[in-house]
Amino acid sequence: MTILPRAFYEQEDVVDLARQLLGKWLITKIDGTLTGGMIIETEAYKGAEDKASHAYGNRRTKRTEVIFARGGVAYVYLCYGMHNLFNIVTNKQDTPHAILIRALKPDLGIETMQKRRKTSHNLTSGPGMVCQALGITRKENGHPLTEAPLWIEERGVKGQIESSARIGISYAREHASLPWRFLLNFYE
DNA sequence: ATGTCGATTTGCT
DNA sequence: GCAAATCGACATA
Repeated sequence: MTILPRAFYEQEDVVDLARQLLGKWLITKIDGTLTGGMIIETEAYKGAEDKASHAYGNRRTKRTEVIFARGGVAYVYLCYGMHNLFNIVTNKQDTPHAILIRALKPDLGIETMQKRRKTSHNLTSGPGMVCQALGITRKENGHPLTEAPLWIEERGVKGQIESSARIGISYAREHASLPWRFLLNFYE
């Protein structure tokens, strides 16, 4: 298991990168406790040219600023007034591409994740749940993903990849049907 | 200053 | 299947 280097996130093709992230491990270490699991669902957001992206048309605001950073940092924002959503910023400085992590196969620190989620099932099967289970909040916005308390590891997992349209972005009109959501069918 | 709305989750019908 | 919960960002004035 090795922590993914900065260069991984600086690749130019955000859609392909969303595919590559499947099978990687998202991990947090908070108060000495490891929590996390394998990434099994992602969505690519292609910045300036993507109506579904917060950075569509290179829109720079206080919230979107971190998406314009050099690839390899976290973009965490509040959705529907109550859920933190975790994204990975990619590409070079000033190219605001990002990848939403929608689901994990939970593995590390199950008990802690159950406690945070206040349930023993469906621990990390949606973007809001992933953040709640791993303890990711807007405090982690801008955090480099190459170091604690929040990072991503390669563990050599392979599987079959499936793609479909992105979720919850009907407002993005013609961009809503692009097959930029990816799911991993893995083998135990 | 004010109004609209969201990259969701949950629980109830 | 449907709607409430809940608040900050953003747009408009």
